[in-house]
Amino acid sequence: MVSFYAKVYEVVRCIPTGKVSSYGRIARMLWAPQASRAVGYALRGLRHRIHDPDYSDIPWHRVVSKEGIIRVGVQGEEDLLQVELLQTEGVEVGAPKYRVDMKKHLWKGLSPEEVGELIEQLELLKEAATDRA
DNA sequence: ATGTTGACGGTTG
DNA sequence: TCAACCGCCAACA
Repeated sequence: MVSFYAKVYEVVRCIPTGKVSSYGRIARMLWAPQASRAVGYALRGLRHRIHDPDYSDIPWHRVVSKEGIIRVGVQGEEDLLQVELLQTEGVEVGAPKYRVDMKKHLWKGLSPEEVGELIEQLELLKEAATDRA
């Protein structure tokens, strides 16, 4: 089985520049409507892997809360990296609550069929990898 | 097997 | 709008 995190990463890769999605929407696309929290957990480590070719192409910063609020200040100290990355892409972020206008930037998302194809490709890749081993 | 850990989300006051 | 509370879930030890 392909891990839940791997599926999350594939969907996030599909978010176009200038658009954002939410943890809950990603979870629903993956037929796990209650797993929004797990989606966030899957994404949290990516910011430290910008030099890892396997993960550096995942636009983790394009995922925010349902209301468009960006989480800054992990571990006490304020971290505005996500805000800066979004602004670079032309997404305006309101202060002081660091909020994105979801009316304007929300990504439509993938259809169930598209998600199905995505997962299928992942399964094939994994199969090929295990065969090689 | 079991408990812990949260980039969440819905509800309530 | 805001915050406190609570239920969920996948990964990891």
